[in-house]
Amino acid sequence: MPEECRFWLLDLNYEVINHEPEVWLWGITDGGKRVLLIDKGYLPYFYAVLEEGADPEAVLERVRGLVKADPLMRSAELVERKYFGRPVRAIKVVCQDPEQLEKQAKKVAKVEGVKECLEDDIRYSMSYLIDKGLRPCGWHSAKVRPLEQERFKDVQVDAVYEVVEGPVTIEEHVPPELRLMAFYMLAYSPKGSPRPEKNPVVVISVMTGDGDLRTFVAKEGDDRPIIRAFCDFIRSYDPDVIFGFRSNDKAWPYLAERAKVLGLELPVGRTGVGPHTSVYGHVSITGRANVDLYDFAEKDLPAVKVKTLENVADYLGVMPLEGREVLDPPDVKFYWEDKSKKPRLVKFCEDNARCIMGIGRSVLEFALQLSNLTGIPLDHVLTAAVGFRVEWLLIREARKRGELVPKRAERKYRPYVGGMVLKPRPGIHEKIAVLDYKSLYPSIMIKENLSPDTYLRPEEPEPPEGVNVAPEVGHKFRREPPGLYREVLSALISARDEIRERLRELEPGTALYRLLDARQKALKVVANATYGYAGWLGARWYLRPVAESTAAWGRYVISKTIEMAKEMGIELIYGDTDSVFVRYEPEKVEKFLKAVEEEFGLKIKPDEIFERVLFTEAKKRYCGLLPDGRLEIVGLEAVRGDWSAVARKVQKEVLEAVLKARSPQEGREKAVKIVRDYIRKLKAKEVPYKDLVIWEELTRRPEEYKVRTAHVEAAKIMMRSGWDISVGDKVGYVVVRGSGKLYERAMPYFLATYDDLDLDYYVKKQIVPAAMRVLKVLGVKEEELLAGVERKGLMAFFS
DNA sequence: GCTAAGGAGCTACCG
DNA sequence: ACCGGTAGCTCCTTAGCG
Repeated sequence: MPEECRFWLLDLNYEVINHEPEVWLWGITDGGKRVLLIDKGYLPYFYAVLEEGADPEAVLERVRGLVKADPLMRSAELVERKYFGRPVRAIKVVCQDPEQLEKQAKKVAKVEGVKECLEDDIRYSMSYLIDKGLRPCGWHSAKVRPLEQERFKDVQVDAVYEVVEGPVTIEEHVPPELRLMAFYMLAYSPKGSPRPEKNPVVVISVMTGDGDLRTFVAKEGDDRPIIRAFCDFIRSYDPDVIFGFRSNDKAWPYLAERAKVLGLELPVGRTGVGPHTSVYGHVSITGRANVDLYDFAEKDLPAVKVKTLENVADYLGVMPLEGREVLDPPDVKFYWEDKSKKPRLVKFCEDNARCIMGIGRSVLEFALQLSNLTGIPLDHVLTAAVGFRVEWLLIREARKRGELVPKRAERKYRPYVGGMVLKPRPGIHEKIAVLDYKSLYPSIMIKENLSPDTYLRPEEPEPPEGVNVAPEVGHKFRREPPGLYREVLSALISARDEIRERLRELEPGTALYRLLDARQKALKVVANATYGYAGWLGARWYLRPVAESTAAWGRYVISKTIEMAKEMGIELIYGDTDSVFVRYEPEKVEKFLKAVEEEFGLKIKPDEIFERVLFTEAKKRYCGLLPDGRLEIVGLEAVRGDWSAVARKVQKEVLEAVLKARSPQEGREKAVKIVRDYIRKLKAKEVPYKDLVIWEELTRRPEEYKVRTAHVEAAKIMMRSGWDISVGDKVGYVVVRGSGKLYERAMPYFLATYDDLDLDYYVKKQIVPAAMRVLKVLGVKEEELLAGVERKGLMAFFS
């Protein structure tokens, strides 16, 4: 008798046994049991699109010939589908072995009368989820039958079932209690970065969701026992989620390679297998969700500029930077070799495991929601590039409406014009309202039905339902039926609006509030990425006219908005893409907002009302003072990661002084004093060394650069002394004394000392320019900042 | 051969 | 492996000079 199994989907994979596919669903039941459901009832397939004018029956016969000849092809039937919104006839070819699908599609594509094959490039397990309507991190129910076979006896679950019917989705959003685990590891090398071929792992710390901290320390550099103990611990604690930080590209690969060298297994998966690399470069651990929180930091935490574990933990309030000892790469060696310092090394590792657990806790809700929304499994939803988050949602919608999924293609880059940016009025302005169009681009795409499947090529006749014509660029889009983008975007936006409505009635901090808040954030992230997706060359549904028209309509709306403001006598200070900065006169602005909404049918609202705003001559850079006294700094050096902390701090303090002062003179005087004081402190070496480090990203391999620059030279020095640094890493360097170009004086920060520094560089090229950016507006001259400092500084230097 | 100007290369930001 | 628009730094080439 089949029984019912209700489960929450944590992870999935597939196995092919004698060319028979099985989908393995790893779940947690409402009773808290870990279960594995095996579904043998789903076959992979692809479509062969027919050439126009081909005789469907004849082509079908030819394809069936191939099917008959290949025991791994099951059936072929004629179907009606759509492709870019246009009806097409296709043959759905059902096969057996997912691994053979692309090969088989290639063969079928050569059949006379077949134009191309589609959807053979959709991963089998994803195809399964979509066709069954299942979502990771969601509840489902299936009719199942227990499976008690020899091959499952070592699988670490409470029960293994075979799916008899279903699964189907259950409308329930509260996740089960998940067993969480975080880990961090350190390896020892006498010189430079550790290499798994020769250098041992020396400390591994593990923190569980229950608050247990376990640390494994190698004795005499023999890491066999601790790697075993680590695996044993994972098997005994049996976590559902394993958090790490750079675990995808660092920790797991190191452990895996190290285990191989030592002839060890790394049986951390629920089937006893080791970690393995999978799509988007994430590491997969069968039956569990391996989550690398660095991926989250990279994509979803723009506020953290240098995404080290300690910075992310500090930013999220998990563990303040102040008061903790953070080790630089070379410290590991010295601390490990020095008996008296070893406890601090262990503490560092433990702190890191604790940080990772803390970050994991604050990120988990969002990750679960993003996974559930996009349909991408939890273990790689944070790893997948933003574009893929949109794409999987589109693929789901496409399948729902019989729209075939295009293949990725090589395309030529052709730029198009984007958003409109106004020149600001330089100076300090009082009482400025920032009026923002609410999700302008998504709203335009919905309103004008901009979508790859509604686009009408110039030579095509206009349909009876009419078209929307984009201003300036002239692209046409059918008014009906609703396009793919419209459907997906309006679902996202209305879901988000509903959730936000519900949130207003809820107590912040409650479990439901946090869940809904995470959901609404996930919805926002995906909606906001859709325009970018449309213009992305790598997108399956890339269509330049869609992106180009969206931007054109955006420019149209904003320029009309500006015109209207002018007509209504509203003073305009600045504007960028979807916002205008205007003098805040409540009645006028109120009237204006109403008029604008009426004109375009788009929602616009005052986002912020600044007491004061400072603009320089430059676009995209300003600082506003909010009523509660906080500063909103935009674009200026103070918010850029490639300036030293000392420059950023000086600029922040200068802005604060200037914007909060009772009079310009007062602000000016205070600010000048602040700058001089910083310069004095720097010359007296009272500014922390770390505040003088400049971080820049290595965006390509050093030899690929066309010019020599400081951070690349610093990276080369690191490499020469054995330190690993790879594309995408941030290089932290300081500028040391000496002659010649800047790039000749850049040193990795951990290979120099305070005494090596060129303090003059930090004064003239960091502190002064950052301060002057702001103070120039007030007519301050550079000499004022340097006046007196030189001598005083020198005296301090010699005394 | 030297130098100032302007373009190229580069990073990181804004929305 | 998301878009275009933008600022501002350093490097590097080169026109113009002597």
